[in-house]
Amino acid sequence: MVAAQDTSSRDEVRLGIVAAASRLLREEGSNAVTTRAVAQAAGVQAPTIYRLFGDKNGLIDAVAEHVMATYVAAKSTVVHAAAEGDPVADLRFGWRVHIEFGLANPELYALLAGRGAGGPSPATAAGMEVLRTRVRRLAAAGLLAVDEQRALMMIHAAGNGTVLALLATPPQKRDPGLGDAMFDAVLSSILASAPATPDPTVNAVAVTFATVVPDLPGLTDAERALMTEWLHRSLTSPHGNA
Amino acid sequence: MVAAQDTSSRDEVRLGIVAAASRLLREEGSNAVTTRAVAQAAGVQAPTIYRLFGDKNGLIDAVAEHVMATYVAAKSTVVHAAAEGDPVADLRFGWRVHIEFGLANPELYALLAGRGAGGPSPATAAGMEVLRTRVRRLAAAGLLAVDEQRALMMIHAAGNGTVLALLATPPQKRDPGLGDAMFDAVLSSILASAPATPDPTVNAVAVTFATVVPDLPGLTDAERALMTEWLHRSLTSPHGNA
DNA sequence: ACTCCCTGTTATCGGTGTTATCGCCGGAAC
DNA sequence: GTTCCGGCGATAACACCGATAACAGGGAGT
Repeated sequence: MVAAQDTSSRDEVRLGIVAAASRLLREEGSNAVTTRAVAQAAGVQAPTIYRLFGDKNGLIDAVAEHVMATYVAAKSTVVHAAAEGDPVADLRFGWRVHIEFGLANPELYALLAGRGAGGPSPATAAGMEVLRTRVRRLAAAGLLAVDEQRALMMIHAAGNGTVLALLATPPQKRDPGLGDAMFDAVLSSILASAPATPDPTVNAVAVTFATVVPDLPGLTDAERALMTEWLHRSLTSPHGNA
Repeated sequence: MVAAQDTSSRDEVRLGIVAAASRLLREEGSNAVTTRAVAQAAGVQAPTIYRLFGDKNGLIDAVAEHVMATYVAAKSTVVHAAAEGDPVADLRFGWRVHIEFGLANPELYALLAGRGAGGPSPATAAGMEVLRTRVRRLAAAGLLAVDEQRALMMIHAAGNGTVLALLATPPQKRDPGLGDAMFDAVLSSILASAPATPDPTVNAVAVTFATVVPDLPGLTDAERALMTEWLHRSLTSPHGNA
């Protein structure tokens, strides 16, 4: 057993491997993350990875934990004041951080979400755990209208699906309000007191009208296109209520 | 060029390969679906797969289309009466079929959902298309309170996330009501309480829309004014009736 | 000094997606 | 009828990949 330089050297090379792997994953895609490429990028031999992480799964688990930890650290230092707000605001904050993280690390998120079997990754389990505590606070405050477990699963499913849907869309065509819309949808079905959904008649009329714009007579194609664009912008505007 | 037996033989061996691959995928897991294993199971040589499908991605695309087609065929023959119900019931029916399909084909679903890049598979695109038509019917009936595109994405994200959340849970611990709860959550955020326009003709919708143009958010006054002017012109155009 | 245990290094195994190459056969064209 | 050619079956091969065995060296602990 080494005494003084042990942890230093071990953790140093370990962190180097994780950093190299995460950089490779972010810049070259998930297909480029191979044991040989990571070993070469980190300046170590291939079997070292197996000595330190046991498995390639262990490697990507370590990468996920590292990237996620640095991300939430950067986020929490900026806005750590939100730690002791009301439970609903905390939940919304966590939701937004989750979606931002997914959009900021597409390959890693796809890698974690695409795990068919073998259980969730440690990083995913950790995320679920912090979500569980937030939902528990909601339940303790008497704000939940449904089972705590169901609320947890609904938020998780909605968040995961939202990130995947956004990632599957080209960045220019993404709906910036989709995340908040999904959160409001789940929240209003979860919470006991409905947060006063705005009067939807104006939006409903606009949406219905959008479907008949192509059939409007007496307009040029350019006018119809412009009208459709304006309608879309108005309906997806963050102030989408009166 | 072969004339008579061409399509017969080609499609026969093609279907055999697809059937073998789908059986292998369902019974042995996605890791067992390898070109050599599929070729041996189908009684053909490995390069035949590349001659018929071009790529392994092409193979799994064909498998997805085949499995999905047989599934929806089996479902639609049993309950094809639901084809011409009200739009909301149709949407709910499609939602349930989607979730049932995902739970009935876990490996295939994980394979399709786990695609990070390269765009969605043809089968996924087809599913999105049928969902789009259903959402469009909702919008045309004046039942949507949000943008049609946003409604589409919300339903898609919620459905995908729900299936993935259920698949990640051991079958004994799954919440049987999660699917319906998620659907109700999204639906109540999507739907307008009552049809916005009782008369679905183009002119009626346009007239109703003209009354709410001043309340549209996210637009400039000039855009609102131009829209009002175009509406007036369209409604007074000689072709203004259908 | 001796013995471990860890590390670095090389070589290797089994497997995967993919492609090249070589006969071969059967319809097409003259 | 003969020749040609395009696709097909089959084998082998290529370039990787994850994972591991085997062995040399060197510092730590006794």
